[in-house]
Amino acid sequence: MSQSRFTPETTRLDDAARAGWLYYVAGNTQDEIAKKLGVSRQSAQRLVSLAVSEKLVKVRLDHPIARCMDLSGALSERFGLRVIEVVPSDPSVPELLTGIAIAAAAVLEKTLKSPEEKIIALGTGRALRACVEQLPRMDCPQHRIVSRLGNMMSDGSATPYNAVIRMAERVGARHYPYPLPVVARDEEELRVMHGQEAVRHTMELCTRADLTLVGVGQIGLNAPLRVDGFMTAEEMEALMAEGAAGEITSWVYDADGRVMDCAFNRRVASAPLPVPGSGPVVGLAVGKDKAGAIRAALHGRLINGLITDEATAERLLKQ
Amino acid sequence: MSQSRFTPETTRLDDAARAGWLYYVAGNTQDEIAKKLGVSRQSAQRLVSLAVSEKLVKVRLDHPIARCMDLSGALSERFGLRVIEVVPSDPSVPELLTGIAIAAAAVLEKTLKSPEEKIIALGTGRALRACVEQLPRMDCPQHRIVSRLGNMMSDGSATPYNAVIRMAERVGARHYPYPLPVVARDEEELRVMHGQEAVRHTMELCTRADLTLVGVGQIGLNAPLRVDGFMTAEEMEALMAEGAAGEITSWVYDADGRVMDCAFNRRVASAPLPVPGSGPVVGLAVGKDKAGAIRAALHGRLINGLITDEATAERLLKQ
DNA sequence: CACAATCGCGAGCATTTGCCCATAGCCTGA
DNA sequence: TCAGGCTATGGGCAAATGCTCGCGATTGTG
Repeated sequence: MSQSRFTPETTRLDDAARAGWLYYVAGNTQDEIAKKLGVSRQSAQRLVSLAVSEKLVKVRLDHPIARCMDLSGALSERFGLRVIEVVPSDPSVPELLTGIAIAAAAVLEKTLKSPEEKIIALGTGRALRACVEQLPRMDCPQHRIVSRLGNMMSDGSATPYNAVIRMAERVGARHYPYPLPVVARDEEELRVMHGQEAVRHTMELCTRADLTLVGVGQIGLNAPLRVDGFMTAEEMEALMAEGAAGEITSWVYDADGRVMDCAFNRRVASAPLPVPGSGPVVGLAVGKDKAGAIRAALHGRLINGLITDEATAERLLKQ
Repeated sequence: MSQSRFTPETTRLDDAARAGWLYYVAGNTQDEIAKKLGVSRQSAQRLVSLAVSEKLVKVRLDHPIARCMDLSGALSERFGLRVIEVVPSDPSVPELLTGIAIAAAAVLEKTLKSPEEKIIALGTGRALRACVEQLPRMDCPQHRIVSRLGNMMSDGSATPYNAVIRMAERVGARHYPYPLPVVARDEEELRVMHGQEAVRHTMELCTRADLTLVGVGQIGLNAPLRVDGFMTAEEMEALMAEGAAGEITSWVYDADGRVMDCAFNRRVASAPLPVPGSGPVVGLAVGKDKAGAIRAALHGRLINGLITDEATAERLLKQ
């Protein structure tokens, strides 16, 4: 049964998949798996945990937990949402992304299963990245996946949260990265960038997206924009003073969900936020700090769909 | 949306789902779950295992295991299949249905996700039943699910392997059970049965199915037909002597996959086997005993798709 | 109202699992 | 060819898990 294949990597993941299968699907103990694959118990354990850490095993929970359904209903009614998912929270790890990542992957999967061509536009960020990791491998050459913003720092280095490339390679779709930094150095540079044919085309695709999935960033000293180095602490403080409430694909908006007219936004290179009326625009966010940003975005109808967790949903509804 | 609250069953499953989520998705230990849900460690353990046994947690393995892919390719080429899935085997539990059930559920799900109306025709049997249990809850009122055969014994009692009703309630589709026994008492009774308007309509739906999923039964003393009491040991032996090789929705066929002209078949009430050219007809079967039956069915093109496991696939290819 | 059957609960214990560590094989580069 | 480092392996152990048993509560029944 245990065959030695040639490329060590493939064989190893193959064995990991097999071990994971025997463990999770067939319900063997690791001892039994070890015997069946002809390795030691410890190796079997390593294979199983490799299968988990490589995300070969995907766990999905199939029960409408009443509390989550109630919260979904309330949010949907209050903000008129086209897509809404509320997943359980783990009170001790309030920022856990796995849950919303799985839910978001399910939303993506639904669109990907369509036989007709669909355009899917993505933002960036940890949540988006986690979501893409939850997608199964598929073969969907009919779709196009397009990034709404660049993933470069202004010095040309890449941020690690690039979702588009990873997603495209997982599902086998054509993809359109956004070949620009996140923010331009100044308005002049931005004009030049936006003049490029490729950029225009990518932006145009974004406006036609059948599904848009974006992270929602808060404003503050722990904000992604600040932590990932797109903004200095001083700029951030200035924005806070001007009443900034949140940020989507780097576009900073106020508590009413209006994109602000500020120095920073004038340098943002991302595609303009989509107008309501086209495909669903789904925000992906959990966390205490993000409630204000999410509420503002919903309020201003910058997003018309939301994937979040119980704790955040409760916070959104409270006032 | 939230159905009858405060029924202990709902609450209990709800808690089980939550516990399962905290365990499998959030990665808590059962001790932590116990604290968070305010129950004892043992209760938490029970909730988690309830979530598993009630099939609330679905595990999916997302890696193309090389050996399975090789076998799929070989089978597909040899028999010209429209659908083929080979899942790993557990050598010590060769008849384990979970694996093919998951794979078959994925095939069904793909069809169910279509926004256009689809007709799905099902057989019966343990494998079909296990498959349906693996389906997630969905809301697909656009589809129709139709049974290709009755699930009644001739005395009117029901067999427990009814897949259609269960599936329809899980996915919220219209369904058409087959309101007849599996076999009629005699040809005259059969004529009367088939004269009924409802039966005609159901059979007509079967011929238009976009996807047909059936179990493949072997012939022999352990055959489903025999074990489930549709045939006496003597009838079975007579069929074996006449060269019967297998059975699909109770239609008995020979080693070349030709439906036999025999006394038993003249009493079978099931919808006639679909002709090639319409939607895929997928057989679902594992087990040493079934290899002959599967090979004959593939050979005679009674089915043009197959979901099986490694061990069975190997046996099918070994001349 | 009393009794019996059933169910859920927690204690205790055997099994299983995860992880650290020492070791042995293997590759790299001089 | 050999030293040095790196990775995979299996032993051992502590933590986590699953299971059985006896108890008490709850429900159904005569």
